[in-house]
Amino acid sequence: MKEKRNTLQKRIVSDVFCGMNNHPSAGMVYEAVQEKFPGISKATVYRILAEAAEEGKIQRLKLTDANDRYDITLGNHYHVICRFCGAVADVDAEVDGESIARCARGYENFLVEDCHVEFAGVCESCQKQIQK
Amino acid sequence: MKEKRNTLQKRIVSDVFCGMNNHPSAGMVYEAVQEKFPGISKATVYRILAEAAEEGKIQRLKLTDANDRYDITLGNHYHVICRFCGAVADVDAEVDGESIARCARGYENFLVEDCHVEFAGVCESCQKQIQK
DNA sequence: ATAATATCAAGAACAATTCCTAATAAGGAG
DNA sequence: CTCCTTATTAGGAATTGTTCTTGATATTAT
Repeated sequence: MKEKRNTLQKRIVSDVFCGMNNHPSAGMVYEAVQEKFPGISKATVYRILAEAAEEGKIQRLKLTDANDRYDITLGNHYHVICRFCGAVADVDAEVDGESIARCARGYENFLVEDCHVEFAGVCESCQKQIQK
Repeated sequence: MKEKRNTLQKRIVSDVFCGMNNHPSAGMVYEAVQEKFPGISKATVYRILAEAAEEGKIQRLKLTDANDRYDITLGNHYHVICRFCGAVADVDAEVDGESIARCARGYENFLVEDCHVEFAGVCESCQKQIQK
């Protein structure tokens, strides 16, 4: 019988990830893990995060920014990316993605089903940098 | 005086690109160019497209799908991506990105400035594939 | 035509991620 | 508690997509 095993590596990755609330990429989690527990392989961190997302325990965000980010918050919500440093934060917005998608008409006989909304902006620390 | 030169390679890349109306990625343009004019370097195609976008002659689209796509159509408009094959097409939708961004409130003192909207769906040929 | 220099080809370098394989260790059975 | 099965890991190689580097080439102003 196939069982998901509760390994040390999974606990470490999970602990470190839960301690970060930056919507980190897999690479960022790997680096943070390295500091506390050097010796965990990069592939392991990537795989553990990808599996957790597959199982629905965490959320894998695809952003135009490029690298996928992982989010501890489940459920549908929106994000804003700092256009200077790439930091990601949650956003409170009244956007009805589905109704927008419903109004959309795709050319070339495309069937439009869903809508992805993503915000861009400036994070607090980059705002301060600019003012100087 | 610095002049942009009109080279053979630029004309070839431009011709091939204009002949494709798929919102191709740089890699796709490179492959298409190879078929007709083998011998043009990959780096050259990437650079010519990136420069053209920089000069505002074409548009470089950043999509969650991952690879940047190039668009012959200038101006702000929306796109839909096929969730099966990754094909990209234009979309006709009534979305006021700016007003959405204006209503958004970023947590952690983020300043929300802009809004990126992108649609997901199924292209014509993948719709047919599914029906079978 | 010529000289100055933008641009090119080719492959190396790069960054992010995934794959591969032998070694390890979790957890159930005895 | 010990053994066994096999999921999981470390480590590095492989992949993918893109950019950088370098000497060679070719375009344009003159």
